[in-house]
Formats: sequence, C-alpha cells, structure tokens
Amino acid sequence: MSVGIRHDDLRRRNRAMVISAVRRAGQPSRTEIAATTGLSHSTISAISADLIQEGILTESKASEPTALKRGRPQIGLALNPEAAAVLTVVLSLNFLSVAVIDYAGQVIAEEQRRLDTLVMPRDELIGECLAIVRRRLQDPDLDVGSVARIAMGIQGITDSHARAMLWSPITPLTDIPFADILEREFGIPATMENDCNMMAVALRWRDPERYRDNFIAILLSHGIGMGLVLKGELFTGTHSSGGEFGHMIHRPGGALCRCGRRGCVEAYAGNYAIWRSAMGISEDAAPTDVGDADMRALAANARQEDGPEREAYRRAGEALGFGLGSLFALIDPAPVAMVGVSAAAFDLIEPALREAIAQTAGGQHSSSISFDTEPNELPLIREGCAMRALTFVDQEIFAPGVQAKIGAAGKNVA
Amino acid sequence: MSVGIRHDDLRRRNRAMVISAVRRAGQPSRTEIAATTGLSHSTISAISADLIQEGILTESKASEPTALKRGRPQIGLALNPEAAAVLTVVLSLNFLSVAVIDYAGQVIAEEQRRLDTLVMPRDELIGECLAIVRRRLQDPDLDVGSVARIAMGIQGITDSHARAMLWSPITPLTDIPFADILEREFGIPATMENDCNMMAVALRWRDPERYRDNFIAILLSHGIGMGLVLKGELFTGTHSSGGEFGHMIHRPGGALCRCGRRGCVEAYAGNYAIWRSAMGISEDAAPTDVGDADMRALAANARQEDGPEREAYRRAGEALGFGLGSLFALIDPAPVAMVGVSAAAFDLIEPALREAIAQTAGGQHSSSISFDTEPNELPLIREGCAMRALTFVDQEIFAPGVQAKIGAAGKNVA
DNA sequence: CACTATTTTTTTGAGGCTCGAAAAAAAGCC
DNA sequence: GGCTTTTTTTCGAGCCTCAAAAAAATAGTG
Repeated sequence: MSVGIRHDDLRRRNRAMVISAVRRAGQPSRTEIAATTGLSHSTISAISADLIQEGILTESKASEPTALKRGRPQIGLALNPEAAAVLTVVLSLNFLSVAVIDYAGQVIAEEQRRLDTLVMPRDELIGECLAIVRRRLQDPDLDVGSVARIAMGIQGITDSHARAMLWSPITPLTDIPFADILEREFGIPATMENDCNMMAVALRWRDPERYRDNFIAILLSHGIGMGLVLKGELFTGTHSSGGEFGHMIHRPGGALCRCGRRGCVEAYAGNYAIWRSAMGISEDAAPTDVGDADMRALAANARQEDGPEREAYRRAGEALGFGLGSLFALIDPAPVAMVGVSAAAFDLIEPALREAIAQTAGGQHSSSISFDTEPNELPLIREGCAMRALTFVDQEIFAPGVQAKIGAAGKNVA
Repeated sequence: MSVGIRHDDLRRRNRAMVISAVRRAGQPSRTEIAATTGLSHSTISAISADLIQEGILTESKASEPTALKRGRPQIGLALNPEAAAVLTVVLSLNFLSVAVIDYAGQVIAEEQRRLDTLVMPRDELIGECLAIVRRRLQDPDLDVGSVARIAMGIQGITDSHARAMLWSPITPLTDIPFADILEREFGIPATMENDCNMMAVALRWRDPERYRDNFIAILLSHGIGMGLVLKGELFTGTHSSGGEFGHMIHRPGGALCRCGRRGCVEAYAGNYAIWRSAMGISEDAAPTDVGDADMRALAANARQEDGPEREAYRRAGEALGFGLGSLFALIDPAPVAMVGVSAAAFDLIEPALREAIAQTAGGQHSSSISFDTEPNELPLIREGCAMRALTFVDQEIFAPGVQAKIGAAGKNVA
C-alpha cells in the first residue's frame, strides 16, 4: 500500500528533482530548471541556493562566451565534482576492473586485473574484489571527498534488490551477497547490479534520443543477456534481476544450453552455440568458452563464403528473431541495441533475425524495428554502474528523507 | 521527465489516498486510515471532514454492534453510494452486457444482449453498444447521481492509452476508437480496456492475499490471453495493451494460429487448437469456433479414456508450460490464475504443463508455482471494469488536480 | 449513579513549503 | 547614460501537515 505524502517529503523530492535536472542537462540555468520541472522560479532559486551552500552544486560562471542575448545572462549550474565520489566494480569472465568517479561523472582513477574467475574458490574471488577496492580507496591521490557509494556489476543473475549475485556464468559459485560484503568491509552503501541492466542504463545516458522510455539492450557474447527499459524504468524480475531473454525457449527439447536445460535461445545464439554449430559439433555437446579472437575469425570466414559458419550465424539469427518476436508479443516492439563481440557480426545475424521476427506477432512492425550495435560491452557496464551509483547519491544522500527510511526498512525485510 | 511536486498537489494526493484507503478497507475508522497511510490523525481528520461535507464519504454510525472496547468507539467511514455511478460495457463473442454500478461498488442495474459480432458491420456494432448504454442512462430508476465514467472491456488488443480496440477475435473489424465514440456520444469520460487486464484487476480486488504485487491471469478460451500485474502495477505494452502471451512462439513454423501466423502458443492451447488436435484435423486447418458445451464434452471424453482427446490437452499443457517457462525467464515465477472454459479442464492440462515448465528457466521453482482456476471469465471482466472506472472517479474526479492535467496532456500526445 | 480510565476525534498554534508579484541585478541597445 | 530585456532574488500570502492539547464518547468501578 502506497504511503501518504508528508509535508517534508515535498522539499526532499523537489531537491532531488533539481539535482536530477542538473545531472541530465549539464549546465542548466535556474530558469531552464524551472521550465523542465514545472516549479516556480522562486522555489528553484531557494533550492539551488541551498544546494550551492551545501557544496553540491556550483555556479559555473564562465560557461560559454555569453550567448549575445539581451537581459541578465543566465548563470549555469553544475554538479560540484568534489561533492562526492563513487566507485564501480565490474566483474566479468577472467577480468576485474574498478574505477573511481567524481560527482560530476568523470573517471579519476581506475585499475584492472586479470584473474581466473572460473576456478577461483569463493574466498579468493571475494578477496580479490575487496583487495582491489581497498587499494583504490587508500590511494593518496583520492581527495575528492568521500566515496559515497559502490556499484558492482556482474554478468549473471542478481536478486531484485540488487544485493547479491545469485548465479553467474563466470564462476561455478552461487549466491554471493557482494553488496553486503562490500558494505560490511568498507562501510559504504553498495549494490550488486546485473551487467545487462547497467548496459541499458548507460545507453539511456549516452543517447537519450534513441534510448528513452522503451528499449532493449541485448548482450551477444558467451551468453545472451538482456537489459530492458519499459516506460522509462529499468525492468527487473520479481525476485531476480530478471529479463533472462537468453533462456526463453526457442525449441522445446532442442540444443543443450550452458544453463543445463535444452532449447534456450542462448543454446543457438551464444558464442559457444555459434561455434558448436559452425564446427559441426553435436548440439548435445557441452558448451565451451570461445575466445573473442576466434569469434571474429569465425565471422570473417562466414562473410567470405557460404558454408557452415554462415549457417551457424543464420541459425543464431533465427533463434534471436523468434525470441524477440515472443518478447515483442509481450511488450510491443521497441528499439534494440546489440552489444558484445557477436554484435560485430550482426550483419551475418540480421537477415535471418528479421525473417524470423516477420513470422511473429512483432512482425507487424518488422520494418520499423531498428537495431544498433556496440561491440564493446565493458565500458557500457562501467558507465551504467557509475550512473546508478551517482543517481543514488543524488537521491538518497543529497535529498534524504522518508525515501531513505523506506529503503532502510526494505533492507530489513529483504 | 517527471515533474516537480506543487504545494497544492499535496492535498490532492492525500485526499486520493484517503479515498483509496476507504475503498480498500470497507469501513475503516479515521485512526485506521492514519495508520495505513502514515499521515497524522489531524490530517486525516481534516481531509475526511472535507470528504464527508462534499458527500463523497459518509459516517457509518451503526457499524458493528460495538467491539466491546473501552474508550471512544471508532466511527467507520464508508463510501457514499450516491456520490457517483459508473457504467461498464463488456463486449465478447456474440454477447454484449452493460451494468450500472454505484460509487460503493454495488450493481444497481444491468442489461444483456446476444448479437452476431462476427458478421455485424461496423456501424451496427457501434450502434448496438451505444443503444444499450443509452437505454441504461435513460432508465428513470437511475437516480444515483450522475454516471461519471464508462469502462468498456473487450476481448482483443487495445491501445496502451485504453482508447481504442485495435484488433479483436470477436469481429473482423479493426481500430474502433470506442472510448472516443462513447465520450462523444454521452459526454462521459470512457476507456477501452483489454479483457484479460480487467480479469487481473478483478482478481486483485477479490483476493488481495493471493493476487497482490505479482501475478498472472491467463484466459483459456477460444484464444489465449493474459493479464499481468508486476510490482503492483498492471503491465501493458508500450503501444498496445500488450501481454499477448498466446502469441509467443511455441514452435517456429508450427501449427496455424487464428492470427494467421504459425506456432503461437494459442495454436496449441486455444479451444480451436485443442479441438483440432483431438479430432485429428490437420494443424494447417483454419481455426473454427468451438462452443463451450463441445469443449466440456471433449474434456469429459479426455477424462474417461486415454485417447486423442487426452493427448490434445497434453499438447496444450506443453505449449502453455513452455510459454510460461519463457515468461518466467523474463519476469520470474508468480502465482497464476487460469480463467475461462478450459480452466475447468485444467486437471487435464496441468501435468504436461508442469513437466514443460520444469524444463525451463522457471523450472527452478516449479513446485512453488501455484495455479488457481476460475471457469467463468465474464463476471471477472465486469468486476475489473467496474473497479477501473471507480478508481478513476476516486482519483480524477474526487481528487482532481495536476494528476488530471497530466492525463489530459498525455491524451493530446496520443 | 458519579467518577475514572481509555481511546478516538477535533481543535489549535507553529513551522514549512511553494507561489505570485515585485524588486533587484546584470547585461545589450541606442 | 538611460532604456529595454531577461534572469534571479526577496517578500508576503496562503496552504498544508504536524504535535500537543482539548474534547468527546464509552467501559469499568465502587
């Protein structure tokens, strides 16, 4: 049951709104903020005076060389980079990367490490994550105020409260409550986010024109993942991060999937599936990890001549197309971003994919469905984590109130 | 971009909250309302005094024969039945029904008609709907204040703004803007709702214990439809009513569906599909309408001996199971209500359904997924429409303000 | 039956918030 | 320098919610 609005929530929400307007617009004037938020000039003036006084915003006097307009020139408001900092941790197959980001969103430090995630025992994997974070936090160059939030991203399934990794293809380990572990160790609020969700968050910030209220980000890599934004909100499952597009059923009882089941979309469109099919290996064979270089070579071969390689991509396209068709039956068509190493081979995938979609309920608008590709997922995931963490600071730390209390109560329940 | 909160929104939202609390709880006292909304007693006292003065609420003095407690007894607050009325219109295959409902939710008049929806021309179909509504509105017995809202429900696809029927299995006609037509004719705000969505709304009111924040209502009838509530909100597509579960792809290139495509879940689990399969008719044969009595006979046969009838239900269960499995991959498992004539044959469907789900990503929690059945969909659809319309009156008419303005703006956009 | 204890509801005063209007500030234009 | 234009700040009014106190209404008690 939703709760009444207290009088003090009012200021809190409007504060959050002003901060969010500044983060989105870059250097808006008070007048612009008043226009986008619908609040009066006096209210914006009062709130921004508070925020400047608290060191959250700054007046960026020397902005552009004045826009040659009559009247009092607008004073741009900007986020004060030193108001806070956040830390992102991205854990992917055999790779761990950390970045420190200032309040304005600039990366001010980073560190990366290779590690054997597939064989590391639990303590060691957690230990490596904690160690790399600790090194960054102890960096003497880090003087941008305190780190107010950690956002960790991982390939795999997380819980819907963004507290724990439940399952991941990068390790046989399960149910690691990374958010709690990080919070306990460093005393900094943390979340454990799903990689594809973070890709979607990042795309929204990168290109709000295209990726606005409804869109789909699909990771084409070892596995097939999805981040979904519907009606302006990140879509998550009721218990987990949800959106396991790769494990929708393409052919009941079909090819063996990495998840142990049969016929999943991923079992036809994941890297291992394309490889298996191109090499003439049985669909019942256990999935193997295929390097990015091998996949690129495979795609090159497929482009060169019409052989089993091209057929493998065709089958991947078909699986993705029917999967998308089923998805579109549920949510209606929306713009799609294909991310990851196999997105670079999307030219090989697209024809069969479109042909399949045309045979589904989504096919009505088949031609209007547009695809964009982005081969490199890691920067996107990190950007998404950064924005997630910064948005949290905006809302929960710099505009605290009832919301934060609800959050705390929710944590106890979870 | 969400808009700032004005000072005057506050009262409006809290008014809406009080009304909603009374609608939900029946006859709560001011103290109970204060507890559930989190607002102070003084605020609730002020708001409820306003609402009583305006004739929206009433003090139901003679409630229960006093709860034998010390202290000043609580005064129950109730909705004033005469504060307003709403009208529901449910259009289904060859059947049109209308009901007038008072503000407290009681049916005060109804009328039903048989008509040949499949062959009626556009003007005639619209004319019949208008005529039956007009008769109810002109009823001299109708003196419960003015009818403030019309909610129409139809089997088929509606647009996401609930304005028009886009496509429906009950008529070859498409794109009928019923909401606009009704509004123009009677000057009463109207919406055009999807039948399965209304089933979900009704289930939520009927059994809030079971159907709360996340659940699925599936209509097993001529076609297969779905109403989905996620995180407490009715899920709709980005353009249409969405949730076309029946047209997710079960077997690429498979059986012929009523929608003209192949391999949809419905092409295996719709009444016509079960019938076709049981009678040994080709999967390529055009779907035919099968009467409810024939379906009940078919189910009886299937229960009696293991023959093609039983096999037909098994295949339906398989299709539904894999479809649900794919759905659960996206949204995680949730309670399911099976509604419609074939829900009465769910005993024949369930084993294969569960077996199929167990082979999918949803299968992890296979045993915890619970099904409930309700053979009669029409009362549910009407109840859902009624609650939809009443909730609108609560929010947009009795607590008007920015909310309504946003709605109007959205209408212009659409 | 009067009185006390208990619980609910209303009243009252204080404090905050947003808004509109007016004033102040800061430029360009002539 | 004075005028115009635009942005930002200031100020008083009007609401709203809240906490505390008062009032109301009933059950228990002697």
